[in-house]
Amino acid sequence: MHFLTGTDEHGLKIQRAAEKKNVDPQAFCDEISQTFRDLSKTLNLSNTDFIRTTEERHKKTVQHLWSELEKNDDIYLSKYSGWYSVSDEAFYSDEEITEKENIKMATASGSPVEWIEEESYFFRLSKWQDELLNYYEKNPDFISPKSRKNEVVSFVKGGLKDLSISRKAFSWGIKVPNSPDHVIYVWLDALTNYISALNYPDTDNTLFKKFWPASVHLIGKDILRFHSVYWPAFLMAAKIPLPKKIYGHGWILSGDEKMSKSKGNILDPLDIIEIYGLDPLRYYLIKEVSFGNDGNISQDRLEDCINSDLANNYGNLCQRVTAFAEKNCSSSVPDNKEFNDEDLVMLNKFTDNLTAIRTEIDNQNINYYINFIISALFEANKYFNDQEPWKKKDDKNRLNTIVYTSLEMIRKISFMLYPIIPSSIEKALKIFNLNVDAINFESIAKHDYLVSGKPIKKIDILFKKIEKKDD
RNA sequence: GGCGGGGUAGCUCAGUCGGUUAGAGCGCAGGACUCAUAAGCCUGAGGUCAGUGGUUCGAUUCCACUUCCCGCUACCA
Repeated sequence: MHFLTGTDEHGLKIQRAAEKKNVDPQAFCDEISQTFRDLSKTLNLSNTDFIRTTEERHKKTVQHLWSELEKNDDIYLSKYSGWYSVSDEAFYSDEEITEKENIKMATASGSPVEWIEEESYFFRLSKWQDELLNYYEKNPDFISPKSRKNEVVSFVKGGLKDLSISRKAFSWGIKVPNSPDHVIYVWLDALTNYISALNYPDTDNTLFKKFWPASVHLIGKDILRFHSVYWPAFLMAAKIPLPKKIYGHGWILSGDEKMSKSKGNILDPLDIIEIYGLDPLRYYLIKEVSFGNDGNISQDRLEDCINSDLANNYGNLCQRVTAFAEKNCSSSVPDNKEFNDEDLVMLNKFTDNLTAIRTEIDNQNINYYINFIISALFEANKYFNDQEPWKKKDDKNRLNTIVYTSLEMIRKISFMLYPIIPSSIEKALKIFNLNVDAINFESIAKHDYLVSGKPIKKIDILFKKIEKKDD
């Protein structure tokens, strides 16, 4: 797996912001980019690389890509005039402009625009219209989720104009090869990060060979068009294979009300993490947000999630089984010799669904994944309840099997939860004296992963319950 | 204005290629138990599946219209 993220550091917006603070743009970007790299640590992301568009490796790739497009006659020099919004990084036509109190602004975004008239290179986007439509049709999952595909298709069907891909009005960006007074357009620059991180144009290197075409570009829905229209067109023009899928995810909203600390509907992830911890937040987002749609976050629902799912269902299951094993199985993994049908129903749930789980996760159906885990948790708790091992003290074999089965359930569930709540699972695995390196997906199909006789450790409470305020 | 998505239990959402009593989680009420973070388990209350009309033996599911929300897009100007 190669999980790439990074920062786009291009453009007039940044140049001006840096000037305003009276710092060098590069220094300014260093600082901003660092906050994102810090954030990726704070959120415990597992990205394998972090690319910045100001890095040399990136610049070289972008300039090479430009040359390829030029070589294939997809770039021509012309002149552009129009209203430009710095903050939107977009041009607008006369019709898209409103004037208010002598200030001209884009009707759609309300951001101020300025008249720009300059020489510009253009990309022959119009030329790729049919091929794009054709590609969408042949690859129905290319634009996901499906609900967003139509709007892209209808946009392309509406007709594509050639795209201005260079600017002369500012200097903070990657220079056009052999035309250093031009700076390369932001989206041609930024999107290229996907292949610059894989060392394109060196297509024979291991990274590129192994990870291109990428299996998915996971992006916010607001930049879907750039990823599903412009980027594929650039790639087609440069004769580079297209990524397999563009997935536009939704946004996290804070209920109907605006964020306000006094109202208690805080939205800043850092605040939430400080109050509740990182893993509960990660869990909440995965569970409560219907992936692909916008989702709401509320403190109340987050607290419910922590208490019900994490503390009561998962945390308490770990506690009750390990505490029982400590008292009745001399703190070690008991023998598992005699599974009966009830035990096997539990354990086979994972075996039987391994393929389905993989398929769904490959389709970004995260909600299926989490729902599977939750139902397994319910069943595991019910199983332990119904089997009443505390009444089986005169039937040691049966008691042992119940405990073994329950431990295996905890183990399987924990393995599956690892991508969602990694640091909590790291703690949970101490029950079995395992570390996260032991986690492998295939083993959730096994029934005898835990070795009889190995020690079982009772662990600290994984998730403390939140005392809810009455209202 | 056009295109697309959506309006299902108090809340967040599944689902129905048309078919007997519409599902889950949370929340709420009651019960039995006690290994456990007063957790877990069982039972229950709660829905005219946005509205109207149509097709059909039968529609929440198909069609039309209406209404509300969201996204994209266009225009009036």
